[in-house]
Amino acid sequence: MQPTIYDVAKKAGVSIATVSKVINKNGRIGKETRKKVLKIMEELNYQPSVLASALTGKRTETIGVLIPDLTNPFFAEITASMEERAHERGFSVVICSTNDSEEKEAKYISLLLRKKVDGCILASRFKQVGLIENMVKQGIPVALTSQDIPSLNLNTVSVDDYKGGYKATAYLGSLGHKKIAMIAEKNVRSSHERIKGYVDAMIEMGFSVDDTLIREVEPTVTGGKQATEELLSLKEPPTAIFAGNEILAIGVSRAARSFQLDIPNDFSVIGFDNTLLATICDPPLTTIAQPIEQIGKQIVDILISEINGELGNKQRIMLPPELVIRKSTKELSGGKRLDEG
Amino acid sequence: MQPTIYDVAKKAGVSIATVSKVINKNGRIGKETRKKVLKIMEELNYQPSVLASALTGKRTETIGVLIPDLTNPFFAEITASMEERAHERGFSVVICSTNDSEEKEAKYISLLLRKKVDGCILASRFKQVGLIENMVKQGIPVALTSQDIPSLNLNTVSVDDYKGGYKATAYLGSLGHKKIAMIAEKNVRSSHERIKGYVDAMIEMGFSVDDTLIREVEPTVTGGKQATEELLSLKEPPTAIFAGNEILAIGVSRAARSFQLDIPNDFSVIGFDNTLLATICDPPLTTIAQPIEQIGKQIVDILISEINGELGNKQRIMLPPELVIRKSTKELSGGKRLDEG
DNA sequence: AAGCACCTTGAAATCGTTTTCATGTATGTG
DNA sequence: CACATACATGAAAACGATTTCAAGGTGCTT
Repeated sequence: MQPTIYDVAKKAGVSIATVSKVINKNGRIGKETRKKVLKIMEELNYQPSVLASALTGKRTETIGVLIPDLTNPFFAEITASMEERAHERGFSVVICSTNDSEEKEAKYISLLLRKKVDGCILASRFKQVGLIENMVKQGIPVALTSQDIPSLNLNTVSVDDYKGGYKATAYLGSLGHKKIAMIAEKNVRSSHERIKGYVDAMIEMGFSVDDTLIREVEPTVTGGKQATEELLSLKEPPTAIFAGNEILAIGVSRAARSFQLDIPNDFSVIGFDNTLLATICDPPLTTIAQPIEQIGKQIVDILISEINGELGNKQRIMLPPELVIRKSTKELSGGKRLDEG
Repeated sequence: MQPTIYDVAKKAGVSIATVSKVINKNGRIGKETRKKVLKIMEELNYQPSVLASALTGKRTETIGVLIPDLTNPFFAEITASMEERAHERGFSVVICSTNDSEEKEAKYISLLLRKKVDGCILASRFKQVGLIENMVKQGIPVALTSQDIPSLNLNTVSVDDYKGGYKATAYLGSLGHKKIAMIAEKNVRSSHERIKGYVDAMIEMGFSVDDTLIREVEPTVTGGKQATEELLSLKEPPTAIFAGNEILAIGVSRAARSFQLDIPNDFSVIGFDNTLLATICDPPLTTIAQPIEQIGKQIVDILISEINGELGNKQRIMLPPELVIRKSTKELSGGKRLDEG
């Protein structure tokens, strides 16, 4: 087995208290003693047990991260960013994929409490507000990302979804599109904000907001594809679609292709997130970029600040989304479609 | 703070030993007492501390997973599968992204030891064999996936890379391609196996194996693109490329497009892995599929068996790859290119 | 030489569990 | 009724650290 503090103490001929002080650089320890202890620790390749140390009231140096689904590139990328930052700051990350199941949310929260994580990051789509309140009551720091729960006073870092929705729609409008549809993810707060941005932009540009042009679906390629097929089958189909994320946008592309529509010449699509997918699909997606890496780093930093008790007030940070123009959007030309002037 | 076993014991009017026995269902406890203790635990919402429990010799119920890069869909998908299975079996997962840095490998291994994880899964590309030997010596179970280190006697689950390479190449051959190139990831064992499979298939089909047709590059889109551009600039360029993974394959597509070659009509590409990317890029990739989900589940199961001491001999499992035909490969037609008969 | 302050060190309590072993009580037997 | 036998329970040690506080040693002052 691994050596313990007792092994070090014995071999160095000192007490475990002394060794502990050397490890933690506190208390006053003579130069000679310190040197000797350090040497022995080196020799034995001694690694203090985080368990024992945490039991006495210190950190576990672990944070829990709850995300809906790691196979979604958006969450994979944000998780990667959080993981990197956490390790830079001396914390490890326990990943829990909830798959949007409320049962799992509850199970994982309880698991993380039993493991005494120092704090938790809840990424988008967390459903049970009561569970969060519970953690907060127990005094464990919680931070939210990509979702804001206004009723709770929590540290939050997210992108400005409203503005993103607005920007996407306004951009399509600026290209001459008037009949613009939106396909959004179902039952997600951030999605609602994006829709609001879409609606406001439409109104501001003087276009009619037609409920049949707003679809809320499961966030899958098929979901996006089916919704698009329905939209394209309308009497007056849209000339552009704003997809609430890139998985959906890919579904849109698929559907357009099956309708023999060329993107971007016959039809425009804009996505949201700017993950690997946007660059990889064909044509590369014009999209509203979230500063994914920055979100991940910042949420970790804030959580750790709170863990350290350095934070006075809760922070709610909203980062600006950015339009990234690629090849899936184009000016509306009178082309294949008939449009009212 | 959270209630401890002492709180439960006091409120139930019993000793902590009794409570402990109720929790762990061992020892003999009277029916009445058990019921009372359970009720109190419920009332206080008591959750035993994994820390304290682990300190006495029990599990931490945690396994460490080292992967190179979470933003790579292959690793994201395999991690998701491992995470899911681990949780099903009562273990949490600590993710460590090494980014192929030897320094990080060492740092994370030491970190995981300090945290007393019950076992470790090392995914592909782990470089420092010495570190692994060290863990094994310390008695902590280690399992490898997507890489086999023959010199070490370890539990391993991976795909048969040789066979995959062979299949990919043979399939291209069966389509009439003779000048087939391969672009592989640099410095990775599994990559070497795929190359061997490629070489053997070429020889078996009676084609010349030309070293200039085999490229080893960084596993990035750019890496794949540049290599392809070089290959396409040869006097006698290949008519098909076998890409060692899908990121590379996407690079190949990009390069082909920039050479005005239509895939699959003018040029065929086959990938390896069968991640989300293969279905999402354009055209959808013909690829050699790894049973990613199965690999993830199986490696976790094996590791847990070893943790439980249920495993007699180490297991080396090699799963068969499968050809998935999509739209990026096609029979060689005399078309745009000149080919020797 | 005694008194004092200042360092350095270690003994012991603590954290929240598990586990062993002894003790106490109820039951059954002759 | 005395005694063996189960069974239920709890006291205490152990796990590997941290932390407090008392004690011992050193050198300085007077």
